[in-house]
Amino acid sequence: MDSKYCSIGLTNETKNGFKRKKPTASICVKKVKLLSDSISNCLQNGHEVSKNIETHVVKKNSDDLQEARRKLPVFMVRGRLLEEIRKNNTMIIIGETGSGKTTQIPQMIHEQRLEGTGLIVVTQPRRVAAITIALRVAAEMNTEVGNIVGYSVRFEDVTSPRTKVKYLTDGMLLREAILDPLLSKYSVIILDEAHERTVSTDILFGIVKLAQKERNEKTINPLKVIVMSATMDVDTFRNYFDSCPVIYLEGRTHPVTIYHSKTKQEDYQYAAVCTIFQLHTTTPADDDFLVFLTGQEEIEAVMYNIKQIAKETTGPPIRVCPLYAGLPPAQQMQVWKETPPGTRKIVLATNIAEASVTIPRIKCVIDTGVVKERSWCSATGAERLVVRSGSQAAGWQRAGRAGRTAPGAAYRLYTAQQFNTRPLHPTPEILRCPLAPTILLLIAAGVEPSTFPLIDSPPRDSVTASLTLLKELGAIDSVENPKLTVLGRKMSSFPIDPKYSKVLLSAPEYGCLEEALSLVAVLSSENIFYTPMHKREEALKVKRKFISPTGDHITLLNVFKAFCKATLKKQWCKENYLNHRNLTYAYEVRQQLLAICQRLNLTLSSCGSATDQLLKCLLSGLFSNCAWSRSAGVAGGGARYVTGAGGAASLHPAAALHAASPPPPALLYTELLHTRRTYMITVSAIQPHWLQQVAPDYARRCRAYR
DNA sequence: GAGCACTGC
Repeated sequence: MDSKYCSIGLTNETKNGFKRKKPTASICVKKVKLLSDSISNCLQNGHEVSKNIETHVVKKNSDDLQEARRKLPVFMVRGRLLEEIRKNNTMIIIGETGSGKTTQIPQMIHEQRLEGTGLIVVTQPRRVAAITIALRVAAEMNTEVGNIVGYSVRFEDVTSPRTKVKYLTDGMLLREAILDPLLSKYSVIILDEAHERTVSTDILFGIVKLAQKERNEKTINPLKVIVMSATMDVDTFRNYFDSCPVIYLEGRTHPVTIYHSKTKQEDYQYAAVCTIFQLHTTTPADDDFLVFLTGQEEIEAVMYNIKQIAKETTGPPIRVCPLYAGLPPAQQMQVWKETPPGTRKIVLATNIAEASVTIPRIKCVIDTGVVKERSWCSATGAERLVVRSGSQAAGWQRAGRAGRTAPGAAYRLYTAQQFNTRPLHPTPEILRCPLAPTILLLIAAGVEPSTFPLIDSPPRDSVTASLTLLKELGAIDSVENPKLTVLGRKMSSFPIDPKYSKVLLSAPEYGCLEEALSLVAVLSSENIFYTPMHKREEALKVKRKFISPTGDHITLLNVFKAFCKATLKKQWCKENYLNHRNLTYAYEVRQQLLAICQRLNLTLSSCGSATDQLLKCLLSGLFSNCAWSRSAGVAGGGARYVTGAGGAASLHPAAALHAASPPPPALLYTELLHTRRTYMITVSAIQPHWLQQVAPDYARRCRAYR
């Protein structure tokens, strides 16, 4: 280990925090019961459950909790750790799973009152984590959540004037930074799970760095910054934070033995099925398997294969559980149900099982080594979904899922040599996503985008494309030296894509704010339709009653309106093949957006059945998402279109207008997705001359393509 | 006539 790093904790070979040493050696991953059983359940089941167990947790006898605390590795090095925190204003703490860093370090700081008159905040990339960790810490401190310990996530702020330790999502702290870029309420900011490199944490790194500097210069209360992470690219982080000290904490996990494929696998799905059955016949029936695959379709295919082969194979009975984010909650729950003794559980999961949820009792991980990744092309505005090789970090993370409860094994369906040539870390999200929302946020927080310190800077073209869009939306006054306009300031107060906040701010002009709020809420949420493979025909038949001849946007509005009117919503959703969770979420988003509109004194109005008004209003934000027909006379799905950026695109077969004949001359789409072809998703027909009326500047720029 | 990995405000 490099001598410039100090180390705290027990000594052994995993001290330096990297588990990438020997490809076939066992790695040290282990589980400390950070959370009581009820809380772990709620981690898995999501937020709804966490509310229900709150009382139970707070009342739990705190003796057990104190006992568990004292056993955590971080507790044993408490004195030295506090000394380092006292001495340094910025530091990096590398703590492996089970070190107790997230729950204990904020408490230790508070016990010593190192935060002074300010607050200690801890960011998390996921809301469920922010909530459950706050509950846990409140229980350990023998207080109710919302008192000394609180949390703040979207739609829910459980804090009070007495709160000194606050857990929140990184996105939430970022929104706070717009109103107060110096984050002056806080004296200690802990950025946890930094290795995940979400756009929000990457931006927060820069925000806290600038805040720290400015607070120093103005001699207002100093800011301590602690960056916490599991294994990560320490040198990159350390360079970024001006060579600050790095401290390593021991983790406590069970060893996981890694096996690599001896030869390259041509077909990882096939290899996965083979490996499953090889292990099935050679391992005890009570050992559960976790298989990492890329998506729903693949999971369904492998599940089918397993069931077919299982019929002709001897061996213990098998229960196969699919797990991906789009699966209805009730089916997701199957994963946590215990199987009868002598039955093997095989979980087929996407990346959701890599960090977001934890499945207990997994003994064997089968890692196909591939991930499905979304990326964005600034030139065409299209997003791409590609299956590609994962990083080494992802490989270790996946393997670690086998060592949560007991020693385990991980089978990699790629060679050790293939593993070693993979990138150490995944591409940070900020290099893969549209930048307009982030750039608007930065400008609103008073930051100069061109000099803002980022660990990884996106390509210049990408930044320029986003600045150009913001200029055309009217959010900033120039691309070269961007300053927020009055409209831009208003746009930045909405927690949504600036294209959509422009739609809401234009809505009073078109007399359709009621409808715009509903539509934007739905567009800002996940898919509201639930189409199970085996009942597709029926689902499509039921959908027909909502379909509008103008296209998908008004169809979505019709569904949302009907949902609001329905009395037994859950039942109604089931009957209509709709996703209750996502519709409820959209409903909550609408409430939040409405409150912001009221604060901005926007006139609430309805366009009734004059849906043209709503579509024109939508065009005021989505003008760059137009496409024009290039195939007069060709019927329906065969129609070819060309987008504003000049690329060819087709209507997605799931679009309401897919079969329209003749094909509409002009379209407005929500998303451009490149898979086998470039498809427009969520599409409505518009009048070609609307663009000239609604967004004349853009229309001029784009005329060449028409 | 195809299919959407995962978070978050």
